[in-house]
Amino acid sequence: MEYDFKSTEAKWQKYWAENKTFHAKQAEDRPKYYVLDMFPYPSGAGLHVGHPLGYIASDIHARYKRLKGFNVLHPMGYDSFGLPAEQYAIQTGQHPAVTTEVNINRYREQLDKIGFSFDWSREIRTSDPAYYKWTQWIFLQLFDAWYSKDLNKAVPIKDLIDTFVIQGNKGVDAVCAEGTPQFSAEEWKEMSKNERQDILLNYRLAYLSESEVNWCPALGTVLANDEVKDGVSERGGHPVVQKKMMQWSMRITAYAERLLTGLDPLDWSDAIKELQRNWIGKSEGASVFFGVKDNDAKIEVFTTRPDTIFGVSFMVLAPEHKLVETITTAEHKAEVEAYIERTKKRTERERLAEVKNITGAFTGAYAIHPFTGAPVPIWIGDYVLAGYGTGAVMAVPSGDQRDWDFANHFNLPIPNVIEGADVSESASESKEGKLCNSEFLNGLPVKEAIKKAIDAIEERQIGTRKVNYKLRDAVFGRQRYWGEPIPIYYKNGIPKAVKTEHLPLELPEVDKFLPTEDGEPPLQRATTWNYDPEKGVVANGEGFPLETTTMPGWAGSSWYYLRYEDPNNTNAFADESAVNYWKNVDFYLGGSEHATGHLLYVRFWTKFLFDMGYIPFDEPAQKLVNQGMIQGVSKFVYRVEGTNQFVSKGLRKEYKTSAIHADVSFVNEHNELDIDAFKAWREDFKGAEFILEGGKYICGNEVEKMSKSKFNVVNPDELIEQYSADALRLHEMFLGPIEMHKPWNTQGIDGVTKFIRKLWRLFHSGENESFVVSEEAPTKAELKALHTAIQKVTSDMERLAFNTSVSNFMVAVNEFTSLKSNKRSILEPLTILLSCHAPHVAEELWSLLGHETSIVEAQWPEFDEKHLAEDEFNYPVSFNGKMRFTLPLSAGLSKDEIQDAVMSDERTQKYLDGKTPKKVIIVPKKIVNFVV
RNA sequence: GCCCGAGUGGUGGAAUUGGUAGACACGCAGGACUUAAAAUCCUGUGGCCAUUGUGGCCGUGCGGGUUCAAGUCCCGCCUCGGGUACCA
Repeated sequence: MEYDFKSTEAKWQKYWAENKTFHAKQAEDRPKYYVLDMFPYPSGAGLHVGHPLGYIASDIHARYKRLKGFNVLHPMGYDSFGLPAEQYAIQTGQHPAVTTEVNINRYREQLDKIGFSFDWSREIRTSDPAYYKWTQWIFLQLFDAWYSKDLNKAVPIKDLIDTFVIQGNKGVDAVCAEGTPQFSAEEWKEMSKNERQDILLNYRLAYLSESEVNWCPALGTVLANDEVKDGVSERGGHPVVQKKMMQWSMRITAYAERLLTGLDPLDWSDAIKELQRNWIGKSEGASVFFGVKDNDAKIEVFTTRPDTIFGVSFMVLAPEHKLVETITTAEHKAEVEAYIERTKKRTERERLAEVKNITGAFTGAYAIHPFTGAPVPIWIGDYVLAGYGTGAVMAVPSGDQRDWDFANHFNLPIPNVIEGADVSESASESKEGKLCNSEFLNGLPVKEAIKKAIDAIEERQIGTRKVNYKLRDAVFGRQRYWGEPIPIYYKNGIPKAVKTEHLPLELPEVDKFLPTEDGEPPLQRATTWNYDPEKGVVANGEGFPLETTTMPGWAGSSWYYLRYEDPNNTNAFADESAVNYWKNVDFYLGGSEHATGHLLYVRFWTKFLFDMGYIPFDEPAQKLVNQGMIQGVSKFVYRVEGTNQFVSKGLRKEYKTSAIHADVSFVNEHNELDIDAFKAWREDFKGAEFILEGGKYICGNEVEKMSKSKFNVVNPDELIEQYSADALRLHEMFLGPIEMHKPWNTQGIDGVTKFIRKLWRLFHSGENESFVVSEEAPTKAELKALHTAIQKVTSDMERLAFNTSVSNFMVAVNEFTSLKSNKRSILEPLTILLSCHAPHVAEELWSLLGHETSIVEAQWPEFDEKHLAEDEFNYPVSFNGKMRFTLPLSAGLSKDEIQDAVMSDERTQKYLDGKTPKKVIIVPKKIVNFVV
């Protein structure tokens, strides 16, 4: 009987669903193990073969852990708020909730066919009000919290208010906005309610402030830094400009140090940790104040090289720096203003594109060097960014290349401060060498000089030691419809929290999903978008206006792993017992593109919830694995320019051609084009003519990102239809190591398909291929093959080497086939070994073997070394490191015995050619090497 | 520029601690079975040279080095992929 995968796979998928095989329960008798995939955004295009790669790997791991006796939690859900659904809604008028529902159903259908062990009873959707109620609740916790540097944790805001009443903000060491004023208890008491709220906004972890944002006019929305690529929006590629706007932000910078140090113990790849470290961008140095000649203003700069302060020959302010206006002298005013105007017009994209183009303007003002008292000319230049550090630099052209370039361009002096450094052609950025021309720092090596310089700066009270982070607070508001409403209303312009009993604050209905005519967010269109603290949401005209921006995509995904632990709880984001039992994720798998976005935010929220005492751990995932991207192999046809003629690849050099993507489904494994299918594909190819080589049209190849627009998408459904889900699972794993990027190649899928058939035949060696299994005791050879497989596959599973485990299955099945092995004692453990990769066929075989319960209830087979014991070892014999022949010898021989045996072999004598070996290296059970 | 990763047959890849390079597959070639095809099975398959056979030389991006022994370790380059960027 041939293996009928279609009915078998459907049967077991139904069985798993009906028997709730994968429903996780809090069971204290087994250790818990939480396996999580980064949940998908359900796009309209459905899954392509790249998506399941990670899901298959994590599924194998989850199934393995289950067989090893763990109580496994392996959930799945959808990150269902997002821009594509909204864009589609804008174009078609369809409510995003409707298209999202359709897309989710399609995803679910596709996922179900692959046979995953997900606990679907825990499915979540970030756009479900029952879910985002808690996203909003966490937002309010952040709104009602501040960060105490003394306690190094987040604390409820009411503690801060209590302190203000007693002592004002003197002695309060908090992470707060720049320029927060000092006040006493008396002053606090005299403030109006509004003034107090304004002050508190400087401390809240979710706060409203005017900030420079990436405004995208085409999308009518603000984008986060990591959503802007090369000055255009990541999605859609629309231009982005800088604009000041009142925005909700998250004070993630409060957690910069903990986000950095917390990385060390995590079992994440070094690459990802390094990315996060660079993103956080800690630098240590000093903040120094420079006075301004004939002016009361002080210019604060941050420098990592305070030792080079005697090398300062000018200062540069960002054109946006607030002091520029006050210090510019009358005669330079026109020039400076013109320069500022010019900078404003340039988008970030242009500024990026013109790195080599050095520009700036002199303000006419001079700073006073804090040590020498010398006048230092103050310039403005757009290479200094307003948003980083203090927006001003003390320029040390001898020690910083950008300063050097600027000095060189404007003919400013370049004084050297490092002994022996040559600064005539470029700056000397090395931290080696000793200081010179630097008064009290002369003769000191750089590292010591830095210390001494900072001490001197602090002594003279012209600055302080300072740690600076590149990490910026995260903009949290979006001018969009399809996101979580921010649960805030405005009373006299002061933001106030919506009462938790009124959560979820549900998205209102709107007539259109576009911004309003005056550029207000789509929520402004709602007719019911006001709030009364007594009644909840009320019609416009009553109560107070609600916030109209919505949360960004990363809000819902910043805590979703916690919701899976108790997905239907209506009283809390998750019950205490659930978070205490399941804790954080043991194994998290997803793409490395989320390294600095999602993975930083989810760590931030986790630390915050930990600080507030809601969860007993402060990292979301102990182990993180990044799966590689599956690339598509695009196929090209070559059209002769100006004609409708297509020339085969080998002949294209003879013509002037342009390459055009052809759908991969028209091209076979020999790169031959199905001409009829191609002609029928598009109207303009109907009359196409073809110049063939050898009677065939050969296409070109290129590895590119798998994408609809490149016509190289391979759909998993079709492969499952043709080859089976088990074959797809095995094949995707067999392609290579999980973390590597690799081009998709359907050809090899025949190999794993044959393997499944071969496996099936091991169990069906009876007449007419009927099922037959022997109860006889296994032979030594069978046991050896079995235990070799157990040992190798177990190690593969532990190392997540799912590609080599597939090879090892093949080796085992090939071996048992040639041994004609059909013994239960062999086939049962083999079936268990395979069941994580190919669960459908394994379940079927398991039940044929007479088991009444699912194979997931089985135990992973134990490896026993005694079956591997070798009597002989086949020694490779090398001469000067070159392997010449092998010699089987008893495994128990001593070094001397081995040498004697090898020396007496006639081949040894041949290679020695009468010479006496200088040295003989013998490593028992490894190698014999003669040095001649 | 900087940071991370990778480079092995025609292809995907294997070699876990320095110890027989190319496991396992795909593809290809030849053969068996078949009226034929599919399916299945068998044989061969890194390159070059030699050959009845035994064999010889070269070979893991390139150039050096360490070592009895290097795909693996060290130094210097090249190429590709990913990330990131006027970050003071």
